[in-house]
Amino acid sequence: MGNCLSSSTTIYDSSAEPTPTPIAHEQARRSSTVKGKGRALESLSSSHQRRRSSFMMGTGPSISALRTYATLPNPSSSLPPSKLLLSSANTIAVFDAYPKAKYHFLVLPRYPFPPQSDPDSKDSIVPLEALDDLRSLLLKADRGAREEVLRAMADTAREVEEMIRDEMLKTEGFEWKIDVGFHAIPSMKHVHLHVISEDRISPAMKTKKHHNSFRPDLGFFVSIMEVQRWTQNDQNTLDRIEALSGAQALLETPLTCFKCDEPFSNIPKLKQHLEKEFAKEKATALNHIARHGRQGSSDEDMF
DNA sequence: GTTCTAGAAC
DNA sequence: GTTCTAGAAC
Repeated sequence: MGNCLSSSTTIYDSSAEPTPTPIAHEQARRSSTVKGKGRALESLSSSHQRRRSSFMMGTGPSISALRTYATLPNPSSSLPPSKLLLSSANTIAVFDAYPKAKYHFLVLPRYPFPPQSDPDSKDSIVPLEALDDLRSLLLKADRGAREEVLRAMADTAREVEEMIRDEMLKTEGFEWKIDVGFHAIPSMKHVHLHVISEDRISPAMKTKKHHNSFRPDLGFFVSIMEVQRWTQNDQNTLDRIEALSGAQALLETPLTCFKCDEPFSNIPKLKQHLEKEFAKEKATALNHIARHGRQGSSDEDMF
C-alpha cells in the first residue's frame, strides 16, 4: 500500500466538484505541501469549520452524499484529495466531513461492486438497494455477496488503520487505538464503516448523542468483527438485525467517559477530561518508548 | 447529519 | 449573567 496516496496528486476534474468550500481548498493546498503518504491525514487533525450556506450549496453533508461518492465511475479523478483518502476496485475511503476524533474516515463499498474473481468487471454482485445500509446489506445481499462486501470493507479499513498509525507516529510520536465499526442506525444513505481513533477529541464532537454513538461498549457502534461473526449464522444474523432497530434509545445513555466510566454533567467537562486522558496516555507511551526503544503493546500503554 | 436558538441549568 | 442542551429547521 506504499503509494496508495499517489492518486492524491492527480489533478481532479473540477467540474465534478460543485464550488468547493474555502476549507476544502485550504485542505487541498496544505496537504499538497506535505510530502509522503501522511499528507492527506494532516488536514484531518486540524479543526473543521463549515459555513451555513454549504448545506444549501450541496458541498455539505446530505442524505445521499456518500452514495454519490460510492457510485462515481472514477473516484480518484472526481474527488479531491481533501475528500478521498484512497480507492480500490470495490471500495473507497473518504474523510468524515465532521470528524469525531483526531482521525475519522469512512469506508464505502462502491457500486457497481465487481466480483473478487473479476475486479475489472462492470457487473455488480449486489443490487444498489443492498448497499443502502448495514441492515440492507445483511438482508438483501445473498450470503456470498454480503461476505465479500464485508471482507472488502474490512480490508480497506485495515489499510486506513495503517495510514492512521503512520500519521500518529509522525505527529504525536506514538500510536493509540482505532475503532472500526458501523452505526446501528446511520443517518446517511449508503452503508459506511467508521474508522475512528479512540481519542474522541474533536471540535465536531458536540453532543451526548455524538459521544454515545461511538462508544464501543454501548451497542450503537457495532464493530466490523462482530458483524462478521453474526454472518456466520443466519438465524443469529436476523436476531441481531432486529436488535439494531432498538438502538436509538442507547444514545440517551448518561454521559460518561467510555474508558474510565467517570460520569460527566456536560460535554465541555467530558471534552476536558478526554484531553487530559490523552495527554496522560501520550506521556506514558513516550516514556515507555524512551526506556524500551519501542511502544509497549499492553493496554496500559495504549489509549 | 449540522445549525440555530430559546430557555433550562447553573 | 453565562453556559449548555435539546428541539426545530434545514
